[in-house]
Amino acid sequence: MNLFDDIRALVLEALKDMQAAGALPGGLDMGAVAVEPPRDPAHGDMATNAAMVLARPAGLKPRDIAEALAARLAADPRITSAEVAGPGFLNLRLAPGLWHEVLRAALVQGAAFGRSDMGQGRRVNVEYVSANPTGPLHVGHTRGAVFGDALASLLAFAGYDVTREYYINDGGAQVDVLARSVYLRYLEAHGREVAFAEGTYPGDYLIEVGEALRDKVGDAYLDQPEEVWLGPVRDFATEAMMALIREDLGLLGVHMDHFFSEKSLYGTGLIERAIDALREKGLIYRGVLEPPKGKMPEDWEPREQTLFRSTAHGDDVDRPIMKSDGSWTYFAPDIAYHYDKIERGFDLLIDVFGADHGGYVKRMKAAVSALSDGRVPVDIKLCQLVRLFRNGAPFKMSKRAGTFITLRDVVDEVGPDVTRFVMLTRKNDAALDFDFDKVLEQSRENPVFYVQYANARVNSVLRKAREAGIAADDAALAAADLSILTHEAELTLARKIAEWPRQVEIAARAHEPHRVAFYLYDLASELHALWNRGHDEPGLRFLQEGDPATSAAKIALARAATVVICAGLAILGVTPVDEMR
RNA sequence: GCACCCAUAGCUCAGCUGGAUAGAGCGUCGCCCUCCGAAGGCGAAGGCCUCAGGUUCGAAUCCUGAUGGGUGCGCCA
Repeated sequence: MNLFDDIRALVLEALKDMQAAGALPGGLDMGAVAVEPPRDPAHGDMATNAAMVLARPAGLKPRDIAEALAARLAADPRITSAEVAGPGFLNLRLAPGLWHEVLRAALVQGAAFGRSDMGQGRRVNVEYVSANPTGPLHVGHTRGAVFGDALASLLAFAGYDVTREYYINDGGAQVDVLARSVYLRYLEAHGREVAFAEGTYPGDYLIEVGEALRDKVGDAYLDQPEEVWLGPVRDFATEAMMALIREDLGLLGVHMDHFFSEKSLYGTGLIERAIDALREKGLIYRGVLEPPKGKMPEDWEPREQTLFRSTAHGDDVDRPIMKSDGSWTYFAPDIAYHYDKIERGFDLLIDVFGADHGGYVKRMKAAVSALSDGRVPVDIKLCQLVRLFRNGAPFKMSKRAGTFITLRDVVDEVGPDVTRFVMLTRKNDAALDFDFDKVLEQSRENPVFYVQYANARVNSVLRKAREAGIAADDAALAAADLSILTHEAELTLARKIAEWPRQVEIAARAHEPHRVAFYLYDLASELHALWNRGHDEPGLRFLQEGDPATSAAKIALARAATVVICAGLAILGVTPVDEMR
């Protein structure tokens, strides 16, 4: 249940009554009428801006509308007070019973509490990671992986039909480089001396791939020209790299629904078909691009190319889709890939890119806009850099110095849960500082710990309750008489819990999973605050010795908080811990 | 030169897509553990939301411009 929606419906009903009674003109757009928690809790439980947004179209004074609305709302048993404030806000106080209903709903619905039908089952494709299959995933990929995965979960929770997808860049020159590098390792596995020239991948992770290749084909490729082995070695190596990447993702708990191969677009007419679709719209032409001003490439010379008129869809310059030698640029298969997504019937596309792909956003949006005639929105989320720290001191990654940090390094050291949570404690378009020591600290400044600790504390209460003979399963707690929860400190926590369904929608609408992480921290804060007050005021402790009825109600409140914490952590892909060690 | 992102307390960052007196953690200062829930708690100080205009009942939020920082800019993906 979403209490804010319920109250908004109540407000809209009252407004409609006012229209029927002639107190408000008809035909008003109610879309801007919002019901929100007031910034200052002293103002009440909820506030609506209805009078202010309707004043102008209705040709009335905000305060007059607010007064009339207040009078009607105050008549409802759910509203205990309705006061006009400031420029025309209407502050509402709700009957305590409503908060109790929210707690009960959380206990009854469990992990489903807060689910929304906002997405209406619309199909959304979330493409993320999509790292080149040339090596293990590093920290930058890790952030994209966590972000995309949490966003996908968030949208699913908000009622979308979500597909998680990975685009394998296995069609370009970089996989030839990979193949040659693996070939060198293959020679090495046969005891040959090799040198890794400029433009090959010297990473150790290819040693075993070379050995595996030797085990598979024996000496068949020794002293053979490239034409013989390049194709098969490329396939073999790409497959090995994708296996490695899947394994890396698995360490983080990331599982894709679909891997889409760039290579599958070549030689199948799919690229040509996508380009033809653009050509039919008059968006493909031969032309010469201007050199970028102020940063002239040294070897620049004017050259006629096949171009996509992306400027017709908001880009700054038209983009080449074909190289001067007649082969496709990387952009062409990407267009075809997105065309494929459109044809698969998705209502919304989301691409998660690294910050270094920022310059790619406009042309991709232009392509999708052109191919779908503007019908399919595409949101491209850029994840900014991750800066690594140890003991507060930054350190640079360097392949040569052996300080290159992979996803596996991070997960091995701090675990998947901490990795995921920390990566989501910053919005995607801000740089993220990741300190290996701080993320493991057990203190209030570490949100991971703080949230987990809240859950652990409640679990400890539940254990003690059971020892004391109190039925503490969710069903029993939901059946408890919650009306004794009237203390302001308790209602404050209940209010925070009631915000969950609303926060889900806000985060899902903005495509911003970090909001969930911040909300969970706030929620944990409220729980800890109540717990701490119990230190000085025994009446606020969850367990009331010799009073099972009161205990059950208070435990129900605490448990409802962790129901939400667990639901939120599930969206972030973090496993709740029941006990701190 | 152009495009995109960022700019909020001393520091690190939130800020519900335009709402009321802008919040949190850290740091600082002041109180609180013989014991009953302290891997802490309570409270205080701390702000020209980078700057200048504009939009309107109302702007940290939207628009324009400026300044400072980051990223990228045809035949790499």
